[in-house]
Amino acid sequence: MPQLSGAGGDDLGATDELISFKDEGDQEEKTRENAFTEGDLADLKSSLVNESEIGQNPAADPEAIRCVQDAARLYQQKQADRMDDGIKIQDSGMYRGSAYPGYPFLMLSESYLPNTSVSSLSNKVPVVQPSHGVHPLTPLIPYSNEHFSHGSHSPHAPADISQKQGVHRPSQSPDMPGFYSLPANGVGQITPSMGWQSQPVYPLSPCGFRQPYPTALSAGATYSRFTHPLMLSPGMHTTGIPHPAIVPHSGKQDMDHYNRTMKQQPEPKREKEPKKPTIKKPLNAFMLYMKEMRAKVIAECTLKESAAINQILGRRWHALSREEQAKYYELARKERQLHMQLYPGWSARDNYGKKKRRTREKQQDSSSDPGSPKKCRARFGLNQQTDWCGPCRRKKKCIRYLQGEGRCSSPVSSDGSAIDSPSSPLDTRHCIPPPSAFTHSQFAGPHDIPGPGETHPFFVSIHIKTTTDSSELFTSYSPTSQSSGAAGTSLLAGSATLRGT
DNA sequence: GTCCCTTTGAAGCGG
DNA sequence: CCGCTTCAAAGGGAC
Repeated sequence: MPQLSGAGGDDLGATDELISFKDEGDQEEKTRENAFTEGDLADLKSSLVNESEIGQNPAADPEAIRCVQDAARLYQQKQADRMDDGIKIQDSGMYRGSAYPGYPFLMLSESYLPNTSVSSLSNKVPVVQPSHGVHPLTPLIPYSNEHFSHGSHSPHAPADISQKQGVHRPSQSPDMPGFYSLPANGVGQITPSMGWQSQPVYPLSPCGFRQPYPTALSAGATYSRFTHPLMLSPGMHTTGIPHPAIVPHSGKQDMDHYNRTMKQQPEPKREKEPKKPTIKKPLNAFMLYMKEMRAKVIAECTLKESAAINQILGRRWHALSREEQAKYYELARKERQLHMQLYPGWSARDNYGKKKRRTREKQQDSSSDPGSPKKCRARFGLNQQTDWCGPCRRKKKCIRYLQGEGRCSSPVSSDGSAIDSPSSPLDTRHCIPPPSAFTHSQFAGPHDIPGPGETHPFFVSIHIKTTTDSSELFTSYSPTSQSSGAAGTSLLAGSATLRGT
């Protein structure tokens, strides 16, 4: 895994890695992959997109089309999941050729492309949390360690507001340009650069993208998340800048964790007892990306459900170039670094239990849950130590298996040989039984189709039946090499005979 | 009002 | 070290 350049020596960013399957040289595969995924736009967009809101011909708007296609994929996936296997859905026109063969990889908007107005780090990445009225160049600006950085003072003691506002502190961390404003000691002042306030952060989209984010802080602005309850009004720090990592106590959250770093601090005298804050986890790269792009996707796709939006964003995330992702990884690394400096005693464990996740309960309920790789390997009689079960390679649950039988049918052993492997890459014995209308969208997720360079130590054939006739398309991934237990991936076949009507 | 969904990445924990 | 869990954001939807 390549490490980000410039991150050397920064152990905080040691875990920042670019996704392997973003390797170069994949455009051809991507294009081929997309060749059979785009024709469904016309039929599905109406069910997913309020065209009136798009307000223009989507064919002339790559952004809108990409969004529609994203949404179409989601729609198809959900539809297919709901369909009974025996039901055949007519998909006339579903696979007609597209005028956008590059989707999604070749249909990146200017936002994703280099050398554009929003491609540079200074222009794009910083707009990660403007919706909360924080620095549009970085969410880190609101971070302030003033409450714990003054000599012998308790590290979280509130500071004198009057002494902090508007004070320019030229000292900056060499690692954090401008807006990070950390002194060399690493625990210095975070001084917001005020120049950003007038910067238009979110350019209007071609489809009438509304401007959901304020471009300047206003006196009456409210900040739902970035608040510092120890001082000032909710949402405001001693500097008057909202704090990104601290949120007021919601009442339902367990605040015991917070005492570890904040309890001993004298409460500022206020008429009303301030709610204890929650120090949030620093956002990771993807979260930063989502924060920036969510509004854009919402505007383009006219979707509102975050779950669907997040799916789109997840795919777009994987469609980003290595360089584009690197920007967010780098920003996330800085965010973690600053967060650690500001809250040295904080641990992610502090927030455990706040979200009452019922995952464990769910797992207990489904005692036969085959979702874990261990269980899935056991199911197929694989060696727990050496064998992979492809779909379970996913970090979390074996969602492929959970979604239905047959999707864990092509495991391979650690030596790269498929267990009960097909005789040829196009052998469909192990093809996942196609549902009635098995579409590419079902396997278009980041965990389904590997990008170039991503190693998939399992064989999987994707059988896409496009029509009732013999128009079928096979795409096969097969391990081609074996190194350190991970098989290489190559697109062995990708062809389609598509009905033109 | 609370929780779920859905995504990726980071971190913590247990074996 | 590996696998698993939880949380981070977001907001509509379900209950």
